[in-house]
Amino acid sequence: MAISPARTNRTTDPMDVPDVVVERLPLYVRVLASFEERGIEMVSSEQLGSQLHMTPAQIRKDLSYFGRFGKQGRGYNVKALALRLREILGLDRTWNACLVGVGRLGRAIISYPGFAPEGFKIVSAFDMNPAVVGTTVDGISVDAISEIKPVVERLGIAIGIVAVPATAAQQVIDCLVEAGIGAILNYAPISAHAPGKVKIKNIDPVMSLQSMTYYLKT
Amino acid sequence: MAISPARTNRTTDPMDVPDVVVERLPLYVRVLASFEERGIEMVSSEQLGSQLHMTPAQIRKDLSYFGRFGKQGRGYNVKALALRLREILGLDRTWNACLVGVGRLGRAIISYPGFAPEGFKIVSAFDMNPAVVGTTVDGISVDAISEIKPVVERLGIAIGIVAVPATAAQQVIDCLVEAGIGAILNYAPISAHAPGKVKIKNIDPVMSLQSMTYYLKT
DNA sequence: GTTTGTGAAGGATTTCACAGCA
DNA sequence: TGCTGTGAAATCCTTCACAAAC
Repeated sequence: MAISPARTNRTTDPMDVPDVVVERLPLYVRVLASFEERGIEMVSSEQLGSQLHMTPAQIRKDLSYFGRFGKQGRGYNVKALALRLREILGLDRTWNACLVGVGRLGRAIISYPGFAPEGFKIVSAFDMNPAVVGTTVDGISVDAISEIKPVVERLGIAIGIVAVPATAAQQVIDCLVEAGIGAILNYAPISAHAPGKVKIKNIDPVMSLQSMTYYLKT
Repeated sequence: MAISPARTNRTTDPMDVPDVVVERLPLYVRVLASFEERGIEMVSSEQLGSQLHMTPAQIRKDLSYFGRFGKQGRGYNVKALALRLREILGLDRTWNACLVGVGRLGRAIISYPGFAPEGFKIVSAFDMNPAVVGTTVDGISVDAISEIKPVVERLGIAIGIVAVPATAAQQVIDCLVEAGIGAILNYAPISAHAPGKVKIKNIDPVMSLQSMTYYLKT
């Protein structure tokens, strides 16, 4: 009876957290950061929910997959919760990424200033076009596609960003998977699929528009 | 007994179609287009499903919200189904859009060649910076934010694309809603909310990366 | 034989509602 | 009192499985 009746700490379990929950965590991290900036120390699920347009119950349930971070009657400590969620998401470190496809879009992605402050560093770029290979874009040298595997291994790159034309995208994705990449951010207008354990997210503004027009028809 | 026992044609009903279903329709449109290009006339839910990595049942169920488009034993007519889905989504016309925020990202969006072929035309741009107002970017003249409402009304703009810094985004979104915009594509790194019937989609590459890192921790 | 369209079953996610703690 | 954490209920979404149609 000396053993605590508390359930095992979920934080250490590899427990199956629904994907939808994981996808909401960055939202919480972001809103917590904004509370932190305003110097607020404690926050309730009610306050988080009104900020995010979600029910407080959902926030509490989501957090409960990872541990018990709140105090009854008081809420959550902003700084502590933000720190903990960052740890859980693996945001307490820097991640190396590579870009494939150095066209117009690819160049915009390399120059995008939003990645670095969040710990995502594009350290390498690849392209098929021999006229581009060997050049440097924003300090990143462009290599041939055939170099993907050795470079990914040498630089410890875990994330691939795909910005090639639709016709080349699946090939490039297969190539990245083969190289041992763990996550892919795909900007090509195909709903790409990555085999095995590799995570993939598609960013497709045209598809976003195409579903919204459904609700637009006067 | 003269009345057909068939249920009312859902196509004409304002029936409540789940959002998840609407979001998948553009996927179907796209894959049907690729079958069409290859000259294939009929296609089964099985074939569509293997192409899209979805179960055939889900595709059939999704389509059944809008009507009965298939023939037993044969499948779907590629051309006819594509046409019908485009109609349902409102893609059988052109949509005018405006861009708010003509910084680096905004310029990339204006120059992005993927919108026009799908019927989305950026016809107007706005910015807060007086140094940018009055200039022309890729043939689009940049107006002051205060001009949003009159311009949106005059040009019949239904879609707003937001590419301003996070701090200004919610203000801009409110302004677009006030101007009578029906759908918003938000590139600012906030999880924005639009009041009332206005649809909004957030495009946030950093958040996409931040949830994928959860699965990356070795 | 093949494949659709769809009720019913099953699974996943969200919300409810309240015991328990500060 | 105020708010969390969480089983149970409710809702939403996907898959099954089969009659009907070709």
